[in-house]
Amino acid sequence: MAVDLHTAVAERLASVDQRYTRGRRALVAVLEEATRPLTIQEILGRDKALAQSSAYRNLVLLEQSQVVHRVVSTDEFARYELAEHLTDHHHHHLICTQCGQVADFTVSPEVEEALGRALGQAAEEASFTVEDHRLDLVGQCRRCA
Amino acid sequence: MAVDLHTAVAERLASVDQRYTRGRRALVAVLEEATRPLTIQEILGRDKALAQSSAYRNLVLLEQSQVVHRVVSTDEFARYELAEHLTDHHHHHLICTQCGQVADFTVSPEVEEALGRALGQAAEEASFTVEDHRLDLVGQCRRCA
DNA sequence: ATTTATGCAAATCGTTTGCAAACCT
DNA sequence: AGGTTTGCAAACGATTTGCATAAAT
Repeated sequence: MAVDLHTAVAERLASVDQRYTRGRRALVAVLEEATRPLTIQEILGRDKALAQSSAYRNLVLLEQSQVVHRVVSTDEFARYELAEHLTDHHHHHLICTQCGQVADFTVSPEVEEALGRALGQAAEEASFTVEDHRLDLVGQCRRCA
Repeated sequence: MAVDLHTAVAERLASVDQRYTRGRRALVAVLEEATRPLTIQEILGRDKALAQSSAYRNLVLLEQSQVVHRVVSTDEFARYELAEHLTDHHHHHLICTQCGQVADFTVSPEVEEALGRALGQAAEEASFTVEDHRLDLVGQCRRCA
């Protein structure tokens, strides 16, 4: 959590000449409450004032502005969460192949560091510019197992 | 490569009471030639005898039979590759956010091992049954950077 | 011979888009 | 006022499905 999430988001949007409108604020508020990445339908269900088309449009814009992060699961639904630099919570995902639900988990700083070194080297060898890494576990959640 | 890929696939399909038909053989042959995960359109383009609907149906079946593996990128296209137990080639993916293309890379056995331990522990804490892990780098490929 | 797979065309469904009205500055 | 955003409804497009025919065992 930044000192104030909405202030941080407003600043980021302003820096790319985008307004922080009511609808965008509402999306950020819903994601702030969530403890895991949410599908569009879940987001719409949590704030009935949100129009579907505007939600889609604004999530694209918020993703481009690096305010939110789109998480790809194994099902057909896109999921969104707040970008890590806004939550100070580096984490990974447990992705259930049965229900598609995504939960968060973390690994120790030592493993993260070793991983970062290994990935940096691999990327360099492939002339690949890394923006992010995905370390996800795919399997079955407690309820589906 | 197993001694013979097609024999291994046929055995696996037989074990789940599925036939190894011409169309399924053709899909496996296309993926055998590929050096990276292919989209359905790429697969269809490489063997003009493949019908789209049958390719979709058979890829679902081959995925359920663990013959192929579906790779999720950041774009809207599903990608497929042969399952690792058929190729003996454990690897990860470089996913380009610009063009969606997916390339393969590997990390050292030491890192893999450390990773495996850390992931196993995290999964246990969350009562999550791991089937697979995804360690992907997301960014820009050489051509798009 | 009977069950299963194929391929065409139509349907499905998450997502995107056109456009007129509402909003912001 | 001038440019943006919104929300409805229609369009889009990757994937799925119904059904009659062909293939496999």
